[in-house]
Amino acid sequence: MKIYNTLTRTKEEFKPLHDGEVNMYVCGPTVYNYFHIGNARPFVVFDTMRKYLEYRGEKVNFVQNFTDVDDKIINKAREEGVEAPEISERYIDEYYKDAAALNVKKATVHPKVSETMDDIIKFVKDLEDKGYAYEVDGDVYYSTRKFKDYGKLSKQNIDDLEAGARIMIEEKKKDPLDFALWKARKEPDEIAWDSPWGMGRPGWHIECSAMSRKYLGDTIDIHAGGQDLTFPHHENEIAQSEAHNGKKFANYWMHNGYITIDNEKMSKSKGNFFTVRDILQKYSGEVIRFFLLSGQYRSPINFSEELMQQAENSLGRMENAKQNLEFLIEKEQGKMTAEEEKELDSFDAYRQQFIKAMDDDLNTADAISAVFELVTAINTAVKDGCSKEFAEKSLDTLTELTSVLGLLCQDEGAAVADDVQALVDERQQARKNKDFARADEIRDILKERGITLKDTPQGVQIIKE
RNA sequence: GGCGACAUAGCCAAGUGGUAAGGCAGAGGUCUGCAAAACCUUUAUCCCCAGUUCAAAUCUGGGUGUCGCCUCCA
Repeated sequence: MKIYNTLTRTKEEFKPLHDGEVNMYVCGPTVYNYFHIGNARPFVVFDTMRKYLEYRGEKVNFVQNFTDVDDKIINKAREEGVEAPEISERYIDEYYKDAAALNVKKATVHPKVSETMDDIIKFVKDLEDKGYAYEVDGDVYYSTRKFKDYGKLSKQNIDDLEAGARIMIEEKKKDPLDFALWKARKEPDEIAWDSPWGMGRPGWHIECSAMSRKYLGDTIDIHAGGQDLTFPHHENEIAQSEAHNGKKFANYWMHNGYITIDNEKMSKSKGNFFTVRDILQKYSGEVIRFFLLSGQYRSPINFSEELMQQAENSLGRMENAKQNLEFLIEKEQGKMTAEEEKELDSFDAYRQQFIKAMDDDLNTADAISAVFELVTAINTAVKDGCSKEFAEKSLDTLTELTSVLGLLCQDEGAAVADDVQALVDERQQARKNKDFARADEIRDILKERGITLKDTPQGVQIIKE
């Protein structure tokens, strides 16, 4: 598989450090609110990366942190008059709910800053001892200029950065580009931990360096996140970790593009964001997921009502195919004919097309088109009925691919209610008697309850929304 | 000022040298009591200019436009 590596700005053949095992770290959310569709993109994209690697037989150690110590959390807690941990715990719970709706699997480990404090403090202390950090009044800063490779990820050099820097004068820092590793407590009510520099809390960048190292070691295979984290967050992580560990931090850096609104970046600071929680009022998590995977992950994608509608309709085509197969499995009998076996073999071409697309830097847009071609092939093959076995095998092939994308995973399941079945039976009788007015009336009644009836050669197909 | 991304049909979106995938929407048709779903048919010369080449959406140069990072942000 090839991965576009931000470090080299090229697609590179992906080779994990250890055969058959991939260590992957993805920057997680700061938990002070529901996450928005822009936050959702890396969750979904890198979850898909993980699923694909697992599909290829890799064991994936997937770490995604929760930043549960942060100014925004402290501010929100003050607003609500509660303790900071109450806020972070609440939104961690909410994260899991929305992530589940999006079919995002839980990480191997979801470390929290508050639970990694000893490691973080040790990390900062080590950097200070090595001469990469200095303390001023209980704050600890990283000496950016001490790290000779600073800028290698974002391809910036320190002097250019400084020349264009719109920085606030922070007199404590020796250099404007130095950044905080540890922040002294400012207000007595602020959440804080004891440290060699007094009561305080960690800076943002150090968390990821410490948590990544704790769970995945000095050098990891893939470090991922949104494009806006490239600088300064990831650049600073490299500076911290490589100075500290004396080894390369991550071999591959993956960055997803933004979600835009009217072609402008969606962000919490601009206020032009939509939370996943809100979007779920109108669209299913799978529709949102489909939308997020409908373009290559590095390209920006625009979010709009129209595009969500398109995503819903598109995914509907896949869902119909699945439902039709399930219906055929229920109604049809028997083993595959020789022709069907041949047909089934031909589906492998779509599987290969899918793999080829995913191998090319996770080209989910292209992979989805392979799935659609498979859908058309299946629909055509079963158009006039088929054996039960063929329907089963076809469904297996379809879900093999869609489950890698995290689509068509949610089963509505639930049995048909008795009263619904009674109406369906009544309608069938009405149709026999050519009482089409009553038949259509019943179909409308059920439609209002979210139940669609399709009359097929195999009988009535009952579909719930 | 430094660094970077993008520009393909009404909409979304693949495609890095050999003559434009896929989806949505639209139109026509088949099937159906009518629907639904499905199937078939149908809709583009790829922002502009110049160049390289037998051959370019794909490479080079120059424009134009849009967006992003350099400040918390996925």
